[in-house]
Amino acid sequence: MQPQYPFQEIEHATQQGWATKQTFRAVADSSKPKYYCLSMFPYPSGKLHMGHVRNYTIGDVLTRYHRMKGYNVLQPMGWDAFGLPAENAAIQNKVPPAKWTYDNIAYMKKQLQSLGFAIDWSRELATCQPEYYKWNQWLFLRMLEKGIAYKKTQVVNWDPVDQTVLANEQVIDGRGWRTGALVEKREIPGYYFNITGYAQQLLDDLDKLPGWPERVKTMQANWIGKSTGVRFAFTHAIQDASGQLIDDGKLWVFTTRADTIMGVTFCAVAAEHPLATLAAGSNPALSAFIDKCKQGSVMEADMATMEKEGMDTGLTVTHPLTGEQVPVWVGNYVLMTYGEGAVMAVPAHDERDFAFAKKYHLPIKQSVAEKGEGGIEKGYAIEAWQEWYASKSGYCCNSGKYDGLSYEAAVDAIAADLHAKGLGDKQINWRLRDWGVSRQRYWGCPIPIIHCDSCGDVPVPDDQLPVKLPEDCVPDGSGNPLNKREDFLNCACPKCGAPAKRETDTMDTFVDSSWYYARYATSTVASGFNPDVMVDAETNHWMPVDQYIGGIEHAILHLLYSRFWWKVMGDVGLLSSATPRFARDDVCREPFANLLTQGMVLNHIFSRRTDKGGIQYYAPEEVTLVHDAAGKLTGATLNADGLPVDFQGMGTMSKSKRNGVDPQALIEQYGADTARFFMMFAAPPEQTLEWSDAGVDGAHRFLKRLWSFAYENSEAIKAITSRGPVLLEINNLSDSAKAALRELHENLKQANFDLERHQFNTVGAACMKILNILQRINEPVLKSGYALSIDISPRALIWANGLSILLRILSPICPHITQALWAELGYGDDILAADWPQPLEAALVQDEIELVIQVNGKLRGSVTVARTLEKAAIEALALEQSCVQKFLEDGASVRKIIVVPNKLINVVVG
RNA sequence: GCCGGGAUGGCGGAAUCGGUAGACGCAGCGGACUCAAAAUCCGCCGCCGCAAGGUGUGGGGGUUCGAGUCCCCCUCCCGGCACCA
Repeated sequence: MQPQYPFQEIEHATQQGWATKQTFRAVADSSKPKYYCLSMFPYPSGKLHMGHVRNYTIGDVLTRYHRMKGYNVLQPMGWDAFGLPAENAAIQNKVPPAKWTYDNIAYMKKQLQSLGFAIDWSRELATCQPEYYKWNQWLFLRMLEKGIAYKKTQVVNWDPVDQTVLANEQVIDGRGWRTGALVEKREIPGYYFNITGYAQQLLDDLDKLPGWPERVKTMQANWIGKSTGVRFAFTHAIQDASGQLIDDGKLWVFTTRADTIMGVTFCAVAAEHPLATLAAGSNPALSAFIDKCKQGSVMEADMATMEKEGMDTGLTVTHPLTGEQVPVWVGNYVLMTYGEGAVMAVPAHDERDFAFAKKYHLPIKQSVAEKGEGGIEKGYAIEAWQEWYASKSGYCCNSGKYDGLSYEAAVDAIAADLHAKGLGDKQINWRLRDWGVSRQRYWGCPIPIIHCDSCGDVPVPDDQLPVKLPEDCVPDGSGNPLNKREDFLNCACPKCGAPAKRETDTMDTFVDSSWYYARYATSTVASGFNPDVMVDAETNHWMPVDQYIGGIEHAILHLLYSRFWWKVMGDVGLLSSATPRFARDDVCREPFANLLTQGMVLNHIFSRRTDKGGIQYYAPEEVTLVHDAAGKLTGATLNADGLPVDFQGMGTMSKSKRNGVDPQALIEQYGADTARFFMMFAAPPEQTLEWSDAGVDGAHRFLKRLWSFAYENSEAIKAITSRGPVLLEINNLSDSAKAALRELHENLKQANFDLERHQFNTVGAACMKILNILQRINEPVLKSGYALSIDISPRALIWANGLSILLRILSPICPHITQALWAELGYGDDILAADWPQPLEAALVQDEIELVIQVNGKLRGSVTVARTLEKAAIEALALEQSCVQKFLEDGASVRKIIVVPNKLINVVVG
């Protein structure tokens, strides 16, 4: 054994040992409870960053902990390999996305392996492999057959200069990131998944997930957003150029506030609405306004924060209940693709409509009143918006026959009247929209459709799957290179055999990540996963995932899409045919039983605007920070030119913002165990973490201290471990030794509690405390007059016991050093095979307890009493204390004494 | 803007059910060892104060014998907002 902590040597040797013995190969074993632990797979961006280290260490700690507790564990890993950054890299470096991606995977895999994760690498997958995405295509076709997938128009960001569709990320202040051109909203056809058809299930099943954080379930429920409202029509006789009634003379709208219908003073329609198009034909100003509305991004955050603008069409429609003529406006905040593309406006009771009406001097008509203090009706003034104007707790006013009705009663009555006229009905509305999956990009899974002039859109037959993506294209920013690939494009129509063209859109990468967890669990053959089916009986053994771990940023989209996809897999019969368990009604059809949402690892973001209006990001190590007088960070200068850069605040580590911190230097300088310990010790897993390497030294120092302690006492400890189990005779221990042993086991108890609640930072603290205790133990540890019958150091008995606990509870976090010491000190060959330690109840018993004394809730002293002392005696004892008597001198009397058992006494005087 | 979360010493954080605020570390300061440095070890360390004591968990209010913890209002920060993944 070496005196210095040889981390490189032991980490290499330990990892070698695991690889040779295939220690982490997951083999289904029904004799044990199974534990499928899954961390969200990474996008292969190039290098790992600290967020990955955090995520995967959390997963590894849980995997190893459960393995030692006797579970049959599976921890796989793979690559979310399709996506935009590969295309961006291609534009920049002229490297094909496939090569870039596979190179990154190779490098990042090495990094992951050097961290010593207990991963079954035989189940590795990458979503860009045809063997994987074949099943995306296969299920897409099943969804098409069942009507779950369908085609309609979508709105995209269009760069008029590059003639290409932009991702939201590529739109900066309404302009294209490369060209600086004003982005336009453009309508193009695309495929959708009918996730709204599953909205009720997705909402209901949240209740079947007790192992999910409440906040994630709340976010999902709000996102799904079930509301009951009324869909109704304003009537009109407006005709298009050919004399046809537009939309059969009905302007449909949806509202959750039908009770305010008598307060409608105008309607607003989207720029693309037929009524807007018609009015623009004879109104150049309106036509120009509509063109302006079509500029800007399609992001909801932009829509919500932009200035609300509108213009009168000059058209009017008829209010279905009052018969009044209501003007129709075009509003830049109304989107054609959401709802009906038109809304009723009630400025008196909707904040957005109120602001709009004030701006354009439209009438504001109060139709709901509310009573305030003393039952007096609150006054309505149009000067300024008041919070209560939008309240649903009032009653109708200025609404004719509906006056006095509550929200619910008014909605019911109004819906009934609209129904009677054939102009409307109650309708359940979801905030959730159908999932648009078409992407006009190259580096993704091809959508398996063939376009034939005579047969239309024809699905690719199953036996022609997968539709393989050519891997040698190099995107240049001017659209999808597949459109220029004749060998990909040209094919025969599967129906009529005539020459036809392949669909060149690829799937949203959220499709890839919606089922990878199931593929990992599928049985493997020598060449990889079962090539004949999407999932099979082995999936039945491992699913659902027992613990899913990933960033909180995935709380809504990825998790919702995965839940949806898993339900669809069930509904197309995949799970019930392959896996009888899922055919049962009592099985919760949810893919992730327990969810741990890891907090983001943040770092500084620095950027500069480019001359074309784009953004260039700079890594934190490329800049020098500038602080104001108070020490607050205000900006930075670029080291290369000394000129200022913008400080954009703290944000998630990402390749695109260039603020990721590569763990490589840390691993090389301190070792994997230090990196892992440091990340776990820094904060509890769910908490956001601002990156700082302050404290790495402390983590490393602890491991060095552990190693030296073991080295210095190895002979004494081996003398004990070589004898097999030796009983600790607690009654023979000296008081100080007994106290040390008690502290030891209290820390073990706390560590077990903390592991169960996933608070790994305090598990690390417990390990440090245990080492501190062991180092503090001094002779004598036996009561005077007692001796051990065997020839060993009595002190070493406690060391051996304490160290065996410390090594085991530390091993999930630091698996290398603990394995090395476990074997070296003679505890056993493999720490993973050791039993998980449990505290010794006898060691925890405490005869005397310190009680805190408070006077009026303030700490004034303490007394030490026998654990069994009666409450009355405790009260009497407390009153005797000088720290209490002091407060009774001026004739004040004791009003109350509160005794909290084993904790404190509060004497209330006055 | 909307939805969700967060704020505790110079820093990361602890405090499990409303009961001793600051565990365990980092940084800092003092000391030992050393020719010296590193490493290591020992001690101190919220703020004000010589002390007694006072004060203190983003800010303001409330409930309670007692509030970091519960309630109301506000500020700032982070995540998401459907084509970043």
